[in-house]
Amino acid sequence: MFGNPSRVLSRTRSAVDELVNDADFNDDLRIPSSGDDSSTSGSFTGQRATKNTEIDNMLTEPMAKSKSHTYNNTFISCSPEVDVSCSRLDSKKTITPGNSRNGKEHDSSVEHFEKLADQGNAKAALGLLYTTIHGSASWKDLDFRETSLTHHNLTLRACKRHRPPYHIEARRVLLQMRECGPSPNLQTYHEVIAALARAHEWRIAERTFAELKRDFPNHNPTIELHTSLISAYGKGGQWERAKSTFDALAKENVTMDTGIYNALLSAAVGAARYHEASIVFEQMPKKGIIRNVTTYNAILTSLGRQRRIFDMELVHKNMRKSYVEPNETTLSLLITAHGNAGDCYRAVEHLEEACKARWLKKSAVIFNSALGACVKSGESKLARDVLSMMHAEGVIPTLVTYNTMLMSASARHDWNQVVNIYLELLQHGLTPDAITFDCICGIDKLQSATDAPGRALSATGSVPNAKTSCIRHNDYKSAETRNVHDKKSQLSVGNSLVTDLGTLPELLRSTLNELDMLATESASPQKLTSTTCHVYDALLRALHLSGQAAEVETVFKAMVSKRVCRTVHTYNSLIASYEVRRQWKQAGQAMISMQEEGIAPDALTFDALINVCEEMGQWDRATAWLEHAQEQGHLRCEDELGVLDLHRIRSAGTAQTVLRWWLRRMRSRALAPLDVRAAGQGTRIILESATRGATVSRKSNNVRTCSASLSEADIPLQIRDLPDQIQVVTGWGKHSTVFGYSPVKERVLALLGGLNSPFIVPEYNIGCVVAERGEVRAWLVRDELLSLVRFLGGNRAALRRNFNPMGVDT
DNA sequence: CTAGGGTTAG
Repeated sequence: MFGNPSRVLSRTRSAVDELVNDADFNDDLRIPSSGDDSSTSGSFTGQRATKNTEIDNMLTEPMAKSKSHTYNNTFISCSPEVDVSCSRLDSKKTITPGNSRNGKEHDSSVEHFEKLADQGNAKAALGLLYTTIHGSASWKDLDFRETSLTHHNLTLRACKRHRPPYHIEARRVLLQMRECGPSPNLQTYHEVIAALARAHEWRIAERTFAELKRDFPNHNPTIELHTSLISAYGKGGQWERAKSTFDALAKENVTMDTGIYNALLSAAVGAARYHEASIVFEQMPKKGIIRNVTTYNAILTSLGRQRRIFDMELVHKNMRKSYVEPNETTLSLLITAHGNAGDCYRAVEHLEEACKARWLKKSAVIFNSALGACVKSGESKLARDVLSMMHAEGVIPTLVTYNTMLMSASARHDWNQVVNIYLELLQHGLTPDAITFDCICGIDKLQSATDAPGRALSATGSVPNAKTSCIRHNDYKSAETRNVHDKKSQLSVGNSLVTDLGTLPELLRSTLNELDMLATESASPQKLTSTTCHVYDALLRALHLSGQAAEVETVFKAMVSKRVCRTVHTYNSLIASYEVRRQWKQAGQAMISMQEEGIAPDALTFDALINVCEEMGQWDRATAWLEHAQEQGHLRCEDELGVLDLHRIRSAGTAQTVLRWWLRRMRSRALAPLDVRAAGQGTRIILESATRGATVSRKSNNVRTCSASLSEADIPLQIRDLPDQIQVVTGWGKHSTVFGYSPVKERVLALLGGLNSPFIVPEYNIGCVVAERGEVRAWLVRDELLSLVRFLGGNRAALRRNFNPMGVDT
């Protein structure tokens, strides 16, 4: 269905025709990027510890002093005006009930909100909510207030149904309601907690739950509310919290249902506690709880992660015996599992079975699963069959479908086909994502598996200390690499890999030429620009990966002069090319330019920039960019107090910056008890009230979790005590290009070792380092005093070396 | 209310 490779040009033409004819092309509704919602999301770890009152404000203030410009038309950014209306209503004299609005009007507005809530149209609902509030002068009208509450709750439901980042808005609406009315009820809280759960924001969900208990002390939250809380914990990987919430409820003799068991089950699966997952699954029938499709899907996910394909088939049979009908998810799970096990034929059998079942709703997902299975096994013929089945069922290919196809073509080094598929993707109005560019240039896992041992040798040969593993010159033309050139498609260069992409760059260049010619002929050339832009992005990525860093900059400049629009991918390639060339100044300048253009940087952008700054000895700059990134919700590695997770950090330099940032904060925390005693007042009040709250709740309810969640939520993160064990998660290095070697892990071990830290690699998990709280505190405080002595002694170099014993400029 | 898979990378 993707046509044949020789028709690149004609395909381009047809793509162009479609663009010109279709006015709606690429005019998709773009959701505001999650990069802007930082001020209220996450664990606030990015915020500097200043005054405690400020910290508290960050958590409770309804109006974020945010620079959020993406929400321009929504309720929230208009909230200052709402505020005005609130204060106005206070000074207003009572309006006689009934004379302001009639019932009919209320009903129709509620209907409108209901519709938006069902559609999950959060933006429209928020806008409507704002106009409704703003237009009303009848806040003392009881009837209206009641309706307004309904409006608010329905808006929150819209936020919940919509994908994140609208959970931020939900939380803000709640805070707004508390301040200006209408007063939130149980349902309000439920909607907000559910929205936060969906967004994996367990910490804010927990806090909201605590607030609910505070606001409704005589009301026991429903089982559904607890289910939402457990779900939030589960999605945040907080198994222990999920479990104790569940156990606490069980102790109170509350009747449990399938829903809460399912939430608990998926919390176990999400936290990779597979043993606990099977215990929960086994317990359900014993406790008289009925298993449904969701239950089975959860346990299948668990088995799938454990690569237990045989057990999965068994569970599948059992569920049929129990008359639980599988759904699309069930079959997708099975198909993917067979794909991972290398049995794409069995995968396709399941797909055929699904197609036979007429009643079963089939989306692109199930076909994508089967397609992925075929591509993993290198069965392109079978992959084509899957595509025909998809077509026959009338299912439209998605971006994932195209990404998978691209993977398959690039694995075969069929660059013509790669360009073909890419153009078709663009022709269908899809916007490529970061994965697309990886798939375009992606190197086949099958082949790399065969020459991995050779690469591993060349990479581990370089000693991973700061001096040798910092970015080197691009010496990929060296004799050593040329000799092995025909054997490998990927070559190790310093610590970056150069990929042989064959004719791909040239093909992309000639495609650009064709597009350029078409643009001059076309009546409306601007419609071509998005296609042109994406092809440029692909070219930049290909150039970067094939080691042509200088060419990346040249092509980027061409884009600017030709006024081709840029994307985050454009700048990611550009900054990555500066990273390779060790040009931290240019990288920083590129970051500034993209922000001026209104393009939100992502984690990859920040990682590349921070890495090059750190490795070039620009530590203050690296730290400043890190804090900048964290303000925007990226590179937040401390999701739990005392646990630093470097899992998702790509480069060693960035890991070093994060580690230093974390140790500095830890050090000020280690010194915190002194501060609390000295600076008293505000801090002391917070602490005292939190402790009181904890004791009260402990008395009224001897369940440990509730008191824990209350007191923890009420003490700002910055002055809470550290846990018994401090941990840095370094990851296993499993997914590193070279098996068993992780630059991040090596760097962390070298740094902590060089600093004489008490951290050690425990036997039970080689993917982390741990130390006792007391030892860490002693180490950090001792270090603090030593630095002070050195500082007073005028030893500037020593002070600067603090936490960076092996940095490049020592 | 609860489940939500699949593609890349790490």
